[in-house]
Amino acid sequence: MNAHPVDAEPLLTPSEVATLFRVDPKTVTRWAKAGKLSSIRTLGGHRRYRESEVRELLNGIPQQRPSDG
Amino acid sequence: MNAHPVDAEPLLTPSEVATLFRVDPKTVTRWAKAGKLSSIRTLGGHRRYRESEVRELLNGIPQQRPSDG
DNA sequence: CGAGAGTCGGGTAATTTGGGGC
DNA sequence: ATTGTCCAAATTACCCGACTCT
Repeated sequence: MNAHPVDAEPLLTPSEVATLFRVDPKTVTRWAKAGKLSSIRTLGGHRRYRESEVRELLNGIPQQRPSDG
Repeated sequence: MNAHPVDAEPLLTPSEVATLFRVDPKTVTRWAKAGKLSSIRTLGGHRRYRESEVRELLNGIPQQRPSDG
């Protein structure tokens, strides 16, 4: 039962981010610890990552245009 | 389980690509530097290659090969 | 509460990086 | 011009036990 129209940003789990980068979930944790990636923590201490943040990192630059010189 | 619909592209490690081409990982890195192969970098600086990209190169270019000569 | 999967944290081996020389 | 190999440093992957999440 979760239906609250609040500004909830799409979050990803360490495993999800790890799959996107083809690395281990542990490595993603290292990035968060290194401050290379923004991390949101659950009340239990687990980390969660912003999908938009990861997307930008994957592409290097989010604003990529096809007709860009 | 997590239910996060994220479309992740199959990525390969330098070692995997090197094995497919029967060359050294170092050589694969040279190809990436030469722009002959697209590369995605992890936050740590390591490179990841697209499986589809490598497959195309291995097959010559086409993505599918219904018949082999 | 009970059960399964995922994540955390620490430590060590393997892999990858970048440059130089043949 | 391209590939394989050497050196040192950095990053990543795997192992174990305990906790958290659904």
